[in-house]
Amino acid sequence: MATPANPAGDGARATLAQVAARAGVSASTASLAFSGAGPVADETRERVLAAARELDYGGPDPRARSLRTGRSGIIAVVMEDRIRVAFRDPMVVTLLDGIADEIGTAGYSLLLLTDSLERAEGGLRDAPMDAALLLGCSTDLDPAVRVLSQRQVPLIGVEAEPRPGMHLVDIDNRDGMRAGAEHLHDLGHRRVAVITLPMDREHTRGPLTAEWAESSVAYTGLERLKGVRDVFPDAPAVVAAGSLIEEGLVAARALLDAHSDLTAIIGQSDLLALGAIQAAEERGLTVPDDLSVLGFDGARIDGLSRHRLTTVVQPSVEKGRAAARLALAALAGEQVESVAFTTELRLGDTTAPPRER
Amino acid sequence: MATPANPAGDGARATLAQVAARAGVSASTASLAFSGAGPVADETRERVLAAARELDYGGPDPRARSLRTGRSGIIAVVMEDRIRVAFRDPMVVTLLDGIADEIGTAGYSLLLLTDSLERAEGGLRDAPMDAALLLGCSTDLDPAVRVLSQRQVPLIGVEAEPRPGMHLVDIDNRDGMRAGAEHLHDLGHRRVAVITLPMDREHTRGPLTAEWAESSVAYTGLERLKGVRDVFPDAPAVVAAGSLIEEGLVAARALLDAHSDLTAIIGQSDLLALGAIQAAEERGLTVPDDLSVLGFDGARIDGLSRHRLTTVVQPSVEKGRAAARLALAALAGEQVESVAFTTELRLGDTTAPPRER
DNA sequence: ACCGCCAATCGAATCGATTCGACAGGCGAA
DNA sequence: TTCGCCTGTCGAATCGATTCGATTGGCGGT
Repeated sequence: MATPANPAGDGARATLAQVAARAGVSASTASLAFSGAGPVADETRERVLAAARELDYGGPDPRARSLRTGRSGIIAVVMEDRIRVAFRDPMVVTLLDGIADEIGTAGYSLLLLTDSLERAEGGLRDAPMDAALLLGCSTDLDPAVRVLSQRQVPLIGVEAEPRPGMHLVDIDNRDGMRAGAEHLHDLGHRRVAVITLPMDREHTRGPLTAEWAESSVAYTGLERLKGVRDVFPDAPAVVAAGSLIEEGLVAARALLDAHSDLTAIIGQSDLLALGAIQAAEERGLTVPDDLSVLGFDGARIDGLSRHRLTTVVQPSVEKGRAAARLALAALAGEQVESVAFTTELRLGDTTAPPRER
Repeated sequence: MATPANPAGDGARATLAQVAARAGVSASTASLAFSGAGPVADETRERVLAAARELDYGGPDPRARSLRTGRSGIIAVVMEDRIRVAFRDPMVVTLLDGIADEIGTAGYSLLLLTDSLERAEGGLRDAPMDAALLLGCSTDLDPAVRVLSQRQVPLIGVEAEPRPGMHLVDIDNRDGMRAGAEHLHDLGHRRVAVITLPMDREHTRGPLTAEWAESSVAYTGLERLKGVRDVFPDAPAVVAAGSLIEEGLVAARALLDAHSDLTAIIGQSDLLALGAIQAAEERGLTVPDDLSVLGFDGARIDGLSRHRLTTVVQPSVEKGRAAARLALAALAGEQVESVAFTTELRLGDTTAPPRER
């Protein structure tokens, strides 16, 4: 038992052929015994499994199997940020959870990739995968799309700008944000500002310029911005460098400095909104009496604030599941249709009528 | 350009052989032209690349390549929890970040696996991987270890109990925790309780029993517990169901109920400690005057608390990097030695001498 | 008694690359 | 001039499985 009898000496893993030989059957039969496809006599199967045990054979080599079958059992998730950054966003985490859950039960595993193509090797270009999910939450995925579609990998975009050959999972960013803005408008707010998600690949901070507002790289951020501007056409906006509390804080400070008469701030994500609340409190402003704050996402964030944020809730786990299901459907050769979810405004205690001045 | 000339009709991806044929060279030469290994005349390479472009060939198939070379370019990370749970722990995220960074620059990608072996297919058993990192933060990894070592995959354990054939990256959990406990002792504390990490696979909550304290599945939690008990041999302990703020809150409530004379609570992670702070505040206790709280990890947690937690800091990103480097070294056939990091006590404002009673 | 069918097994082709050894030709050194 | 070496290219073997079609033997139906 200590040293399994290995014809090739030890160190080398046994092959199916060796197992078959030892069991006195052909490789084809041994393969059937392992995979369960095709009829095999119980007694034969037992003999094969016994031989495998004796040789310490752990089952067919995934590499060979995947060459032959054309399937690797891997679904890739392509993100733009490095892990440390991306995973601080609860939306990304819940999305991934939904994805992992769904593909896991289907027998697939999850490969985590970033879309940097600079590296000569590794990554997008030559990782094995059966399908790819692109999390295009903010910036440019075009190069990744090009490489992967050349490799004929089915592509699912999550909140990404529509592209030929890519199926989509989306939410009604614009409508949802508009509903939120209307809520503020109904309360009487007129001087409202926005903190947006990053607008370019470099994640540059700063006031939103017309150039950015016309660019097309930041799909989600732009859609949500449109939603606000549908109600408040002139709302000033500051671009954050990421969906993070600190970024919301920095951006909100800038907004409060530049526009002393603001009565409400809209964060394009809950984390940004929480940063805005911090900025307000920092200056002695009470939320919601002195400043209303609205978020987007509906993230459940650990006792992070004494407030219940008023926010536009999106079904993030479901989004992940749906994306995974689209990928699985594409792999099964089924007709794939894009999916769109709807958001819902959840009232908390961070919005109220503006204080009379 | 729209429809690349594909001899096999479209839909089917071109193969290296087809590209070679079109370029008028042999498959071997075409391979060399792509991989850069071996001498190829510039003019020939150009011809090959041109042919590839014409056929819309995106480079060698990873599956075939990995069968031939025996390398898949994938390093797996095996966690015990589902993503949503695991990724709420900042330590896991930073660890992963370190890992991803290091293996990424080496041209490898990261496969995320959970250690559930229940599923018949997919996952540990047949995902392709060149090495595996086991995050054994708390519970039982034995079955996973068995499967993977049978597959001859180099194994690196991060804070896992030593096992034959597995290299380790560890920190001085016991010493570090002892240093923290000594700090409390020096301040004058005598009645100290602990909130521990999960102690079994099922993540059962409840007071720590002798049975648990002798079990061997929860390596990290037990080591840290020993560190405390080196100083406070009788310190009562409650087991949390996860490294989460809510869990710390629940556990601390139980501790405060059961031991009204406590002057300090030690959380085995920062999140647990933060939960303890919340529990204290909930009862009108002031931290650190009425209750000192000590954490472990040194997580940077977004403005989550008004306190700067006194905690035992571990180099979590470095731990990830080190684990990744061990894996890469093992793949390079180098001699691999286990690595141990040391922790450092960082004083914040959550510990103080106990209030006189 | 014969035919057809099904279960069980096997042989051989195949998936798409990499790589080793061989070979041809050109060049410099002795 | 000749020998050896280096460069560029090719053919063939190989990685380890899966799978298709063929083969064999046993069995029930008529």
